[in-house]
Amino acid sequence: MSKGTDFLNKDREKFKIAVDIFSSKGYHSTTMDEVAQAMGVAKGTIYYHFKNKDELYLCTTQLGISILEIMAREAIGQHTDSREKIVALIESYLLFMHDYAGIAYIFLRELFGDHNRRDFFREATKSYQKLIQNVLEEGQRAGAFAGDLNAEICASSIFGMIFTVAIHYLQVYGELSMDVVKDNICKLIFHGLLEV
Amino acid sequence: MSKGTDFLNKDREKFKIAVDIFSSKGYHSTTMDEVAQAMGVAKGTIYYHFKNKDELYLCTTQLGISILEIMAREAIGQHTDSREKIVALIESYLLFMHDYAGIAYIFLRELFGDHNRRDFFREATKSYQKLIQNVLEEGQRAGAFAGDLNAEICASSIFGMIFTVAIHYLQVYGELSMDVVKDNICKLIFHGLLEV
Amino acid sequence: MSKGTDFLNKDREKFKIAVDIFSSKGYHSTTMDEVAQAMGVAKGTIYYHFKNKDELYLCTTQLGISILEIMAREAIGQHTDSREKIVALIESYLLFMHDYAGIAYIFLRELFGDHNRRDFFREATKSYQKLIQNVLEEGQRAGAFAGDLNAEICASSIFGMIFTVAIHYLQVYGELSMDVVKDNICKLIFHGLLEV
Amino acid sequence: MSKGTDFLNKDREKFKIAVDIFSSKGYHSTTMDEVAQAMGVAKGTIYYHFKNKDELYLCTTQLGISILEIMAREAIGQHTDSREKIVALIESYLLFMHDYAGIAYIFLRELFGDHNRRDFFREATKSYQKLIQNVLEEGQRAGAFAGDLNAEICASSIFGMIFTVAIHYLQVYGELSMDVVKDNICKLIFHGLLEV
DNA sequence: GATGAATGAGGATTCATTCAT
DNA sequence: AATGAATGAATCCTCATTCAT
Repeated sequence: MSKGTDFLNKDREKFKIAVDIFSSKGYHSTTMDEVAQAMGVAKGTIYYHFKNKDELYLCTTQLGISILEIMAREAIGQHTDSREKIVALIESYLLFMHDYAGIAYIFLRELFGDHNRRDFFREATKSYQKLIQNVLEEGQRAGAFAGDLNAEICASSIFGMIFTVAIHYLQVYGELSMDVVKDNICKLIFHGLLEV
Repeated sequence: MSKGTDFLNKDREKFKIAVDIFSSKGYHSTTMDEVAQAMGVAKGTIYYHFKNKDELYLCTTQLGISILEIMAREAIGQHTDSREKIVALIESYLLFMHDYAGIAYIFLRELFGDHNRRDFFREATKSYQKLIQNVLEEGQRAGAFAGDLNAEICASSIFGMIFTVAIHYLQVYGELSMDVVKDNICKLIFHGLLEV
Repeated sequence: MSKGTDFLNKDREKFKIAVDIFSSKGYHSTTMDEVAQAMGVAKGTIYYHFKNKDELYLCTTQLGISILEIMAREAIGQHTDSREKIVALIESYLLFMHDYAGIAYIFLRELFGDHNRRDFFREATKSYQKLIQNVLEEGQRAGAFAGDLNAEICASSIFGMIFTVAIHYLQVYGELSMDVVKDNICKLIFHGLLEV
Repeated sequence: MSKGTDFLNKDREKFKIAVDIFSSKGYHSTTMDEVAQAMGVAKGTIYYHFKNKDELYLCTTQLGISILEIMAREAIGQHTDSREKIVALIESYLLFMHDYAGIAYIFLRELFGDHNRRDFFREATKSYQKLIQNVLEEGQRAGAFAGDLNAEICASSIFGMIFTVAIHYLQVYGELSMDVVKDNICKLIFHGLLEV
């Protein structure tokens, strides 16, 4: 944990401020002056804690992502059944989107972003998709999920599906009616589109 | 169609160059000097055709998006069966991702981007999701798809699913093995995860 | 008479357009594009008639100034009495300000302007001040005007006085009520401030 | 008082440099690079203190104008007799022209300048003309000055007269022989042209 | 630890001018 | 005679970063 992460961890208010600004204005359009002013400190103070703008951005995002990771692991940990684990994962992702929409925006933006920071965010994504993938493979071995599905592709599909729906809802309706969204995603994921 | 769109339409080579640079370096890290040099024209020439950097970016993206729209509509138009339409849509999206990965990157990046251009891209997204949604509702009325599914949520899910998987593949394997991806997505979408 | 002056002389509409734009926006803030568009010709056409922007500006102003010169000489020519000549001069200046306010603005602006074109306008001014000065000296020799006044200083004073008042009126009241202004200026010039 | 005015006030040397450059080259032909170099600071430093070139220009001029205002008020304050006040005003204006010719040039140039800054300078002018006007009206009430003169027109006349003569002298003779100029202007203003 | 004035490299934009048609 | 697309030098302005206090 770097000096900067420490700074943000101790003062969660400043963390939220950083997330807010970066998520609403984007990395480049956010100036260090703005961040400093919003945090109520001098610009020099930020440079005392962070090597440069990039480190501030990365530390901020990293802290946000670690929250998502913890939420997801806790959700899975409370269940033994593969299907229930998937439901819990979906719930935790939606909850995260609800509580930390700013981080989620930053995260997705960078995932599809330019070369500069893509690798960093790709690694983070991989570990979540791997989390889903593990549950899927576990379920396939247990005979719960169709064995002929490619777990990697499905994990990626589910990941993209959830984030996209959640953001669609946030953008269109302003807020996330989680139950409706969750129910529909579960139905689609478990049973597919086709009428039986 | 603005003066700038005209310029890019007549010279598709320049359009591709703009897409390439913007998608690989991002809006802010791309300089007008670079674009001009890559296009083989003077900087002033770009400013003769586009009001500013933003207009160049938007015109470029708009042209790319219109290509996706045409591909999707053509794909749907060749089928009458709802299920086949969905397959065709998936195929056309994957094909687009393959041929115009740059545009796809820009598109997704901005969809989750900051306030400045989000509205513009949100509008574009809505029209595609609507395209999927229409097919879904048609299928539901015809009894092909489960009637209790919320078509809007499912359309958004499918949209996110396809793009995410496609980009995941492009990033992990460098290229898109479309058949494998398509088969798996179709299975997931039509039958769900559960073993019957 | 240069090629450009010819062009403006033949088409007085274009002359007025040039004066309007230059006077309201100033030399630097006026672009050749604007001039061309306002004149209803292509930019190249202007460069066909004028060597460059400076020549266009100078030709335009020169034409305007020659009008003032003609007006002043005609005014003086109609009188033999020195005092009446002064009145006629004042009238003609005010009339010019009224009819060609744009040119007047340009003229004064450049008179106090930067080095670039000052010499050109200073020469023009000198010739008018000289016109006044001649009338003053003539009047002094005839015993009409106080002999101990420095004619050069007085000529300059009268020149500045008239222009300033006229512009003051144009700016404050939107238009020039010439009679009131003329009467007061005449009184002041002929009798001074002091109550007799 | 803005941040920028403060900066110029504390360092009068830099103020003079700004005045010098702007007055000799004009607003548009003066580059920020030149100003920065002449002041011996980096370009960024100027932008740290002034929002943009326009603010630098306006702050510079404003400071200059406030000097003129102070000089004029002090001059008037030392006298009770209306006629002596007028003489003192003329003296103070000529002194200002002598010491701050650069500001005077800028001032007059903008007074007759384009739309952009005219309002700003017009306001400043109004207050000086008002100063003169007040003295004139006071004198008229006291019976010292002719009661049938329009004080507003006369104030404007006197204002324009002084500036024009002063500049005429500066331009023609390179320097201002104040006594000669003052004497002549006083004679003209108080007694008029006519031989009694 | 904290500050904020100063820096200067970097990049967007403007616009007078040219020239092939 | 007239055109207008193309040019690129010139300039304004931004902002991450430094450092003396």
